[in-house]
Amino acid sequence: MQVTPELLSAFPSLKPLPPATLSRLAQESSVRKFARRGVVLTAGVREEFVCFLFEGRLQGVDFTIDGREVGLYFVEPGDFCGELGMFDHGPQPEFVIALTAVVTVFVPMESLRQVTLEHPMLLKLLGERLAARVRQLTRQRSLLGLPNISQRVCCQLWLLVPDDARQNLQASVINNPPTHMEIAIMLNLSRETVSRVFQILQTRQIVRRDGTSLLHVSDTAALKRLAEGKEEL
Amino acid sequence: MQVTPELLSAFPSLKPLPPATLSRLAQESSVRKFARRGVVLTAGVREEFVCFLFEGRLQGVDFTIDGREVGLYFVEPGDFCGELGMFDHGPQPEFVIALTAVVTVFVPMESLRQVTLEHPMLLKLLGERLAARVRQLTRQRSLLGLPNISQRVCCQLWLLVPDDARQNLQASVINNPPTHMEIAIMLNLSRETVSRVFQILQTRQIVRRDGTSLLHVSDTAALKRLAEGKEEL
DNA sequence: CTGGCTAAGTGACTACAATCACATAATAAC
DNA sequence: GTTATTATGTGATTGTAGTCACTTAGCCAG
Repeated sequence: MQVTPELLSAFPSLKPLPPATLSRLAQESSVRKFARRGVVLTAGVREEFVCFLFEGRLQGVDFTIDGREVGLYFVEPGDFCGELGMFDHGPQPEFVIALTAVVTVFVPMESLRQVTLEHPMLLKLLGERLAARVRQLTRQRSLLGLPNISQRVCCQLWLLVPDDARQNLQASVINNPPTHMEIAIMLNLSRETVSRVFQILQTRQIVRRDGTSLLHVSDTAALKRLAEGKEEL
Repeated sequence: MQVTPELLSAFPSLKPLPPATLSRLAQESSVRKFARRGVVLTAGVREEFVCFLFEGRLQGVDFTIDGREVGLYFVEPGDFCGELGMFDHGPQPEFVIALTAVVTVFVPMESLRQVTLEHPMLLKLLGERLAARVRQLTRQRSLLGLPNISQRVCCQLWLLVPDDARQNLQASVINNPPTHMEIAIMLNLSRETVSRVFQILQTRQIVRRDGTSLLHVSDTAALKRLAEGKEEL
């Protein structure tokens, strides 16, 4: 499907580029839609595209030697993934799966590399992005160190709360929340355990489900306290 | 202490730089030695140096909210750490601790940034290095997904085996191996559990201790099979 | 509206690693 | 050489999350 420069400029990382560059990139890019569960990027393959997420939620997943699924990170709209090859021409290290129906824009790596030559700014941006990824992986790893299981779940949930609500501790909504299973593999837990934690959070009226696509966070302050371990579940 | 250009060229990442550049960098750099347990980089601080490791072994560590220690990665001689700020000017995300007495070279970030302007090659190299770090963090995360504890320990041990021995499955030696505790925090295990796994590995004559500073890997093939889950301990 | 399917809730049971509490060994410090 | 300190080894006990085996709910397609 055709990509317009306007679509590309919806992404914070591309927005600063001049219109001419955006037009050129747009011509070489394509919109790709995936159904829930669709494989967006394949591990071990030299994917020659960077995948920008327009709508929906993605999850980076890997598999252990014995076939167990491991959740690595979530990708939110406006962000991108699969950019590692931009730096080292290596293969994509992990799978990226669509958690919901998604709309993505695939931009060829080679075109992006061309653009970085003309616009070092983009290179800088990519570097910052990669640094952010390292910081996020590090944070996620620390999370796994928590011996208290409910705290782990609450921390993960906390990371899914929109920024503004995190600031003001207002009630908020998480759109298309991951399933219990998807959370479980991120946290090295079983699906049942995550389910039991949610059960407690719901009876305590800290969160409330509203269909599959909405999770209301009613008591943001309580969630924060639980995430920080200041309160036990 | 004074740094010579020769010392700097011992690092694969700096070796390709022209002698004049190396001399300039050498003048601005300093050798710093740390005792075992010394704090090489501090979390949360904007460290204005990239730390190149000449001798010994470092460990990146973080702490969970409840104070539990979490091991993130090991740094081997020839490699460097603390480079994240080069990309985003952000604070150092984790502590870096000396596992043995170490000799490091601290190169000011600002000098390195200057060099990247003249030598895009270095920029490319730094990018590749950061990408490698992401790959390593990802691999380490997958490791934690392993439900079998001894496999986890064997995998980690396998990563410490020198490259050439990994290829040829020859007997080899791990210098200054991490303590059981240091391995434990990398793998989300208790010290005792690691100790028990080592006990089995030793009675099976797969590894052999030789003082504090040497760990002989006698049966590399068996270690590999255990790491891959092809054999149970 | 009715299957078919995926997600989520729940009890019972169990395995297994954490914890505790030491003993012992190996280094480092004096 | 002797003491202090840190690393390691080991048994006993316990808590807790995983697993199994279902049930129930929610969603979508026809």
